[in-house]
Amino acid sequence: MGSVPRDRWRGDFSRWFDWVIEEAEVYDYGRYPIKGMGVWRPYGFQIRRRVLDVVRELHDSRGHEEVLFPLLIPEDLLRREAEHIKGFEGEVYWVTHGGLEPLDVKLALRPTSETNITYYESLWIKSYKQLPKKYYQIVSVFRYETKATRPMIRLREVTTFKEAHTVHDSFEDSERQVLEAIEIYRELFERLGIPYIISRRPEWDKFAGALYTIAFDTIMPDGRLLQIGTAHNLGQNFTKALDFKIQLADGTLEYPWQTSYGVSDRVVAALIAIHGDDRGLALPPSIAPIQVVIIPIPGGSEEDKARVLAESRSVADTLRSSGIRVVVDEREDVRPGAKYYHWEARGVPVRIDVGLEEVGAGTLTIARRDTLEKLKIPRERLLEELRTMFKDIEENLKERALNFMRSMITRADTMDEAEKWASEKRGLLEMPWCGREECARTVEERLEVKTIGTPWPPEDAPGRRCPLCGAPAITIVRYAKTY
RNA sequence: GGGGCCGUAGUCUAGCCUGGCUAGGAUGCAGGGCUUGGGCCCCUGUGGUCCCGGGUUCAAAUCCCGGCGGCCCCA
Repeated sequence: MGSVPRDRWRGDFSRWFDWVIEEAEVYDYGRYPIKGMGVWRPYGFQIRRRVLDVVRELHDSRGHEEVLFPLLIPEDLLRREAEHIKGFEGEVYWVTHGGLEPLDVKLALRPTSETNITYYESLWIKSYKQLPKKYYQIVSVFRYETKATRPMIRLREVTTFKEAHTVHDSFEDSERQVLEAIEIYRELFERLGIPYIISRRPEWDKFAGALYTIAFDTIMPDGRLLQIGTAHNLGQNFTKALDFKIQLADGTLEYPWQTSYGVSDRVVAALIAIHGDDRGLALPPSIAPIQVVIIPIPGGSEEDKARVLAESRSVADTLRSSGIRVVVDEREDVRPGAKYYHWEARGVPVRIDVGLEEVGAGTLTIARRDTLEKLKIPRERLLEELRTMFKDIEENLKERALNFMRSMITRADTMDEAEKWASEKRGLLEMPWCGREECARTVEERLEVKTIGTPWPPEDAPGRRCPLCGAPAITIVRYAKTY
C-alpha cells in the first residue's frame, strides 16, 4: 500500500492543525475579535453536520428526544446544586445588563444545562410510569477559559455541545443508562473511525455534581490526550437540589436518578486530526461532504476537450444517481496537478481522472485519498469498484488510527520505567495503583502528567504493586499529558 | 496560576536589535497570453488601520507603558 508522509502531522501537530483547518476551509480561527471563538466555514459546517447526523441517529434510535432549552440560566437556578456551581463558577459568563439597566438577577450563559433541564423535568415528570426519560439538545455552551484556547479543542464558545439528560426511577436503571451512553459513544466513534480509550475519571476530576464520570479519550498525533466524550451518573444530586420528586409504584414519593452525557466540537477536531496527513484531511467516505471528485484532463483540440468534459459529466451523473456525492472540477485555468492538491487537502476520499486516454479506452483512473494509490478500471465496473474502495478506505483509516493509538500506549511497573517513558515517549502510560490519591498525585508531579483514570470496564492488577508506596495494586491507572 | 516568544495585504513572511527613502518578497485574487496526466510559464493589475490605545521623539512598523489576540514551555 502507498503511504502519504506524516512528518508535519506528527512533528508539528499544532501548526499542522492550524494549517489544515485553514487550507481545507473548515474553520476560521484566530481572527474573530474574541478569544476562543471561531467560525465554521461552509465545508467545515458540512463535515460537522454529517457528524451530527450520526449523533442524532444514534440517540433517536434509542428513544432520546431532541429538545431546545434557553441559553440563559438565572443565577439562583445555576447555584442550586452546591458542588456543581463550585466546579463551574470560575468559568461562567454572566449577563449583567439589559440595555443600560443593571439586572436584578444575573443571567449565566449556560456552561451546561443540568440545572435548567432538571427544573423542567420536575414540572413535566410526576410518575415512574413516565420513566425512563431521555432528552438531548445540541447547542452552544460558554466557558470562560483562562488557559490558552485552541481552535475546536478549547473554546470559550463550544458551538457543538450535544448534551443528553436522562431521568430514572431507580439507581439501577441510571446505571443501565450509563451503559447505554457508553454504547452510543462506542458506536459513534467506531463509525467515525476514531479510536478511543474509556476510563473512569478519578474522584478529583469527575464532573461537578456527579457521582462519577466515565470518559472517552483519544490520543492526538503529538501524544497528548483529548477528551472526546463523557458520561456521568448524577445520582439524586440534582433532583434533590431542585426538589424534583416522582411517585413510585408503591405510592411513595422519591427523588429520581439522573445521568447526563455529552460530546462536542472535539469530535470533529479528533476526526480531522486522527485521519489527516501532510497533504491535509482524509475523511471517511461516510462523512465526507464530497465523496468523489472528477478531474477532467483536456486534450489539445476543442473537440477533445468537449469529449473529455462530456465523459466527466456523464460519469458524475452515473454516480449521482447512485446517491454518491460527487463534484466535477471544471475550472479551466487550474491545471490538474493543482486540483489534485486542492481536493486532497479537503480529504475527498476518491478522485477520478478522465482524460483522452480514458475516453478512448473506455476506462477510468481512480485514486484513493488515504494511500494515494491509482487504479485503472473499466468504466462499467465503476460503481462496484467504488463501493469496495469506500469500504476499504473506511477500514484502512480506522485501522491506521487504531494502530497509531496502540503504539502510543505504554505499560510500566516501576517508577524507573515510568520516568524512562516520560523522557523518551509520550502518549498514555498505564501503571498499577493502590487507589490512593496521594500516590497518583506524586506521579502527576514527577512525570508532569495528569491522571486520566482507571480502565473501564474495571481492570485489576493481580500480584502487582503500586510503584510508589509498594501496597498491593487494586487496579491499573492511566496518566498522560492532556489538552 | 508562572515564564517565554510573537502580532506587517486573504495566507506565509522580510524589515524592528541600531527610529528617517514610496513597508519589500512569496502566495492568493483580477485581467491577458501560453498551457493542461502531480502545485506550468510570461505580462499587467489588485490588495496594508504595520493589532488597538497612550507615551518618548523633529520623526515610530521599529523604543517605552497598558490593553486585546495568537503560539510554546512549565505548574
